[in-house]
Amino acid sequence: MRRLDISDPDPLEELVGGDVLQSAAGLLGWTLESRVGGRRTAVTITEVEAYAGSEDPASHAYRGETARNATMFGPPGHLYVYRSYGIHWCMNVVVGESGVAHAVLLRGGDPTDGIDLMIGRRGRETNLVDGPGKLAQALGVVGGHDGVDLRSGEVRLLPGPGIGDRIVRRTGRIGISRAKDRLWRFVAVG
DNA sequence: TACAAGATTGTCT
DNA sequence: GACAATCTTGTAG
Repeated sequence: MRRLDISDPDPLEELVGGDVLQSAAGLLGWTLESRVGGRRTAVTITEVEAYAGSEDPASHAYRGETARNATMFGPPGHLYVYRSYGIHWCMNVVVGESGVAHAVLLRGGDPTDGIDLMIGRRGRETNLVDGPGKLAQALGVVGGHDGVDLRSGEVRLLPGPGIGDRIVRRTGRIGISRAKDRLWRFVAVG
């Protein structure tokens, strides 16, 4: 007799299915892989921030759904890409249940693959992925990647090497003016 | 219709 | 440490 195989659940499903703070902390140490243009680049995620939709004055989704943030209101496990300051692209992982618009901003990582390609895209050899706009640029992520499925799309999340013996530091979020008191930024340091 | 602010970054002083 | 680049969104008139 056959049964549905649930003994090996999708680890991404588990990661993005629950609380936004747990998802944010849990994303540290995962591998973010891009195959834009048929060439592979990858980083290990080391810095993220949580944004909690309608409960969070600092979230793009605080005032409800718009054309820009529609992806956040969709199912978890997808990529929300937005334009920052009219210049840069930034990436979020949609988490939680559909409709709640919870998301985790990917702010930085450690380059692991395709470093030469990242250098080419960034036009410099240092500070390749130490900021949300830089991370998107290094991986070749643009507005057209808004909404891609992180299990099967050009950009994917894979269980990574983890953060080793580094410590997770919790701080206030960067660059916002509202809800600064929430310690929703998670960084792997050490 | 106009305008200010924004989940940023690179350059210049 | 200060500031320009650049455009979408929200709010005011």
